[in-house]
Amino acid sequence: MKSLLKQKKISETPFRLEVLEILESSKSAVSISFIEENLKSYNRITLYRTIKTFVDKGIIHPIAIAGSEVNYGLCSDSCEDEVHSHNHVHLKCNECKSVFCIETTLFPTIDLGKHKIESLEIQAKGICENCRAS
Amino acid sequence: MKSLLKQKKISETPFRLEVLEILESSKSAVSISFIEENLKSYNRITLYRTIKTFVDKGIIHPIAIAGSEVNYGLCSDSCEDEVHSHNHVHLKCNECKSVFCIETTLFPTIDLGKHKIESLEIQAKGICENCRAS
DNA sequence: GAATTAATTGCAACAATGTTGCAATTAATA
DNA sequence: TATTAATTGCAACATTGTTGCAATTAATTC
Repeated sequence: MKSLLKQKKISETPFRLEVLEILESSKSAVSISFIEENLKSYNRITLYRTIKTFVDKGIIHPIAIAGSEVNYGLCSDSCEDEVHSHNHVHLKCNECKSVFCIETTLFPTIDLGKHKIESLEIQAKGICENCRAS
Repeated sequence: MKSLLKQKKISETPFRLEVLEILESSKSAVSISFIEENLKSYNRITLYRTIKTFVDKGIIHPIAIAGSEVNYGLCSDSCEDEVHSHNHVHLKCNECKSVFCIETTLFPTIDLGKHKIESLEIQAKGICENCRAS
């Protein structure tokens, strides 16, 4: 079983593995500043380049929500290089502020008349499972 | 009939009126850089403050789409101060790169299990009516 | 309509975020 | 293990967004 980085045909470096580790161990999507805070030794420039490479290779995808930093979540298998497929919902919790990628089986279709739709992304705001329980 | 700015209880200044004019004359949502380019005399600092005021007062709402600048669109009547209601779709045209707010009558509901949803926003990418026609 | 009050503007200075060229280093390949 | 190709990190810069404060302008009161 090849490692994710080798699968994606990019060099396996300690820095990239550490970033990946942070992404994998977080249940929610994470911001660049979160990654910075959790890196042992961090270099801003290398981090920006790492994020860019990961996005380009389909390892992570950016989630933009107005008023929040951009967050990055690991892509599911359906994402290929540079073509991110997003048949899931992004939920931002109004309480803990975390952003989650949630798979849904039933993805709605909408009609925009004469406009042609090529992809859809749903952004929800609300209270996440965790925060509701506590 | 009170002007929009007076309705929203903020001072009517030439600068604000000019920004409003740009927003109203554009069919799509616009970015800060677009506004800058179209202002006769522009001051970055004042523009940032104007945008912030307009968002806070429910005159415009920000639209964040990953990989694009944030765009601002005029709010419909359903937006109140600081509480933007978004039962419309944001469409980014892959060709002309414009971002449109489109009202839809049929707004879908989705089920996120144990997560509680408080608001939904749909972001579509595709080809807008104009670009399809030409 | 002039005087007062309150809000807005713009400068200077700064803070945060993101980018590029290039030499040194490290990983992959032969 | 030697070679090649990719990655890293420094220095320097570019862009984007923010804050305090004095001057100006708009709204309000008389």
